[in-house]
This record gives sequence, C-alpha cells and structure tokens, in this order.
Amino acid sequence: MSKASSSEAKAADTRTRLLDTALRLVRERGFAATSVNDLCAAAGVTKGAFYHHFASKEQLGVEAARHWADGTSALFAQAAYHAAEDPLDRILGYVALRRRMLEGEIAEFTCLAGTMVQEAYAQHPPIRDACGATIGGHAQTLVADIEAAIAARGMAPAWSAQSLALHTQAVLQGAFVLAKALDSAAVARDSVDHLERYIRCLFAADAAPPAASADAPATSEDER
Amino acid sequence: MSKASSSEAKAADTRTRLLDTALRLVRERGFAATSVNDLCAAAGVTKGAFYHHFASKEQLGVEAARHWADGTSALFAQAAYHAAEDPLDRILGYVALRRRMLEGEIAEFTCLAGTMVQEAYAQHPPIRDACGATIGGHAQTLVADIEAAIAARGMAPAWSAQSLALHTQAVLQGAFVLAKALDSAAVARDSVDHLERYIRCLFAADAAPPAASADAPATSEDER
DNA sequence: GCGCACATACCAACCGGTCGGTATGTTGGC
DNA sequence: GCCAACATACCGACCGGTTGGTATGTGCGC
Repeated sequence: MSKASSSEAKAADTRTRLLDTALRLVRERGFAATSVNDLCAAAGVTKGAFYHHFASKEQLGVEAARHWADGTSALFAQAAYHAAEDPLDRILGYVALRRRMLEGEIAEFTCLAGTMVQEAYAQHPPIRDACGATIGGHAQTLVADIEAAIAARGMAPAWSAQSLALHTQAVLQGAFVLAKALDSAAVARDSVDHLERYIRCLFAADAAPPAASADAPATSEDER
Repeated sequence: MSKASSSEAKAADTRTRLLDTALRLVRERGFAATSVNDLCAAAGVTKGAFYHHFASKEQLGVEAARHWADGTSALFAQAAYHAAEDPLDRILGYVALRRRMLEGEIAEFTCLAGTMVQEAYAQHPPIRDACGATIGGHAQTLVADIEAAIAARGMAPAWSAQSLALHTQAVLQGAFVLAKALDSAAVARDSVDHLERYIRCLFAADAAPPAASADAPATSEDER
C-alpha cells in the first residue's frame, strides 16, 4: 500500500509466492526433485515469471534459504523465552520451544536448510553457503545467553558457548533426520529431551546462581 | 572362488561394483542427482548390466542402503571397544571411535542413510524404510551395553536405553549436517565431544559401580 | 544349444533455460 | 492533460540435452 505502485506490489507477491512454494516443495521433496515446472505450477505462475525473478534454479535455492532464515528468525525473535531473567532459563526456554514445535507432523517441523544442504553440499556451493549462514546465524542467537549463563555461575568450562550453541542445532538437525528415517516425531522429541537434560547437567554441576536476586527458582517451566 | 562358476563371480562383481559406486556417488551428490547413466559410467558397466541387476533406480536405492548397512555393521562389529569390561567403557569406546572417524574429509565420514533419507522420505517410501532400518539397526547395537551400564549402577533413569542409543545417532547425523553446512569437520567433532560429556554426566550422577570387581578405573581411554 | 550376463540402440518424457512478444504501468516533454 | 518513449512484469512456445527405462542382439560358459 503506502506509496508502492500496484505493479511493484504484484511483482513482490509473485516472487514471495514462488519463494513460499519453494520452501514447501523443497522441504517435501528435496531440491533436485523439485523441478522448475512443478514449482511454477504449484505457485500458479508461468516459467517466464520464474526466470524474470530468478536467474537460475540455483539462485532460487540461495534465496529460498535466505527467505527461510527470514521467516524463522522473525518467529524466534518474538518468542517468549527471551523474557526470562536467568539466562539459563532463556536457553532452556528455547529448547522447550523447539521441543513443543516437534508435536506436529514431520513435514511441518523439518528444516529447509538442513534438508537442502545435504544435496547442495558438493553440487551447489552458493546454496551450501546460504544454508550454512542460516544455521550458523540461528545458532549465534543462543551464544550470548549461553555466555551469560556461564558468567553468572563463574564457570570456566572446557567447551565454548559457540560449540554448545552449534550442538543444539546438531541435535535438532539429527532429530529431523531420525524422524524422517523412522517416520516418527516421537524419536525427535526424545532426542531434544536428552539435549535439555544435557544442558541442565552442564549448568547444574556448579550449583545455583551465586548472589543478588532471591526470586529465581533455578528452573521455571510453564509448558506440557 | 571355492565352487562358484566364473560367470557367477563376475556377475557378483558387477553388482558389487555398481553398489559400491552408488554408495560413493549418492553420498557425494544425493540420490536424485545421481543419474543411472552417471552411475553406470562411473562403475564401468553398461545400462543393460544395471537393469539386469536392479529393477529400477528406486530398488538400487533400497539395496544401496542395505549394502551400506552391511559394510558399516561389519566395520563396527570388529571394533576394539566391544572388548571393554565395563559396559560404560564400551559405550564411550563407541563414541570415541565415531569421534576419531571424524578426522578425515567430510565426504568420507558422512552417512549414506542419513543423506538419502532426507530426499527419499516423501518420494520413495521403500528407500526411507531401508534407511530407517539401517539407522535403527545400528542404534540397536548400543542398547544392550547401555542397559548393562544402567543395571550395573542400579540406576532407574527417566530415559530408556533405546532413546539414548537413538540420541547418539541423532547427534552424529546432525553433526554430519552441520559439517556439510559449515564446511567444517571440526564442528562435527565438537558435537560428538558434547555427546561424550553428556553420557559421562548421565552415568556419573549415580557414582561408581557398586561392588564385585575392584580393577575398573571407571573410565579408561586410549586415544588422542 | 541353451540360458545367463551383459552390450547396444533406442524411446518418450521431462529437464533447466531461452526468447520474442505483450499487457500494464510510469515518466518526462510540451 | 496528453501522448510518445520507456520500463517492468509476465507469458508460453520452444530448445538441446538428459532422464529413467526398454527391446533386441550377442558372446560365452556349461
């Protein structure tokens, strides 16, 4: 609306519809198995429109990964777990949210970047890099909280905040793979439960927060 | 050799060469991106030979998953970690072996089943099932040791041996995905280090083994 | 001399990508 | 206020090449 012309708005809409449809089809079938023809048909646009907006199928892959990152980062940015006082509670809140997201159908909770990168890894370096940036960028949103939780407890762990953040993503990606292989969302949930247990274990070793506020019950959960 | 006719031997060789080549190409490129023509050319056989041994490309996928399972199960069956006295040492020995395997190139340590199932999940149920059986079957080889470690400590954990066995596979599969996405084997090794720490934590909580033998130093490692 | 293990030639369908054309704005000169 | 000149967004027929799969021929061990 505002000041955009109608043609611009329509073009953006076509592009977005293409990207959203690509997200769906690639998550379902993989990148290679999603043909440009199929994608266009599913999005209700012609091939001409597709190649007007994207230089190649590979570039669609790159932009789809970015579009996916945009969507997910918006979703997690507004999540409630950021409000917790104790940084550990924020981390556990993140894990609890991921765990809750595994209660739907498999096709709905899997990760575009993780699915696509396995195929794109050797064949489409630009796509691989975009997927790497998506996953790495998402992991990065956890690092500050992990560092804060370490600092609050005066810990000096053998592991880095960065490596733990990436480990959470590895567990999630692996949970998706197992869910698909065993056709079971339950197995993915179990794995995230193990992850939660691990994080509690890491931060439980050096007891409770040292001083100041007296209202933190160490672990406050409000789901299930 | 022994009593097999030379034609039988040759046929088995052609078939095996096709399967071995499929393992390599599919791990590198994915299933959809590996064409039958490419596969035949790489294996040095003709298309006629391919369709003599496999009814379809999908069936090749199924048999490739089984062939992969055969190879890996043989590899792990003869590994040294089975010899450890304490079941926990056997589990940690397995994890240490997996961790050591991550020291090569990415293309050499990734898992055929995990790579293929992401594509095959919705499109080729027979392949998905074969991959599920491969991963599930491999996880199963850990269950007895985990149960023994639980029993030896008189534990009654909130988690099942089965779920921990599957969790190890989730971490490994996720480590492969991250290694590909970030083009870094180190990130995969870090994740397996976290897994090892988690397992030690799970079994450390309820102290040392209760009685009997007095020679077990709780954790014996012989690598690095 | 028969059948198994291939080899060769071939097929229709589909692939990613191109290209000439058009419908619909948008803009600047007057 | 209008129109010529241009830009954007899209259309869909078409291209060469590749796909999974097949039909038929051939050599060779038993």
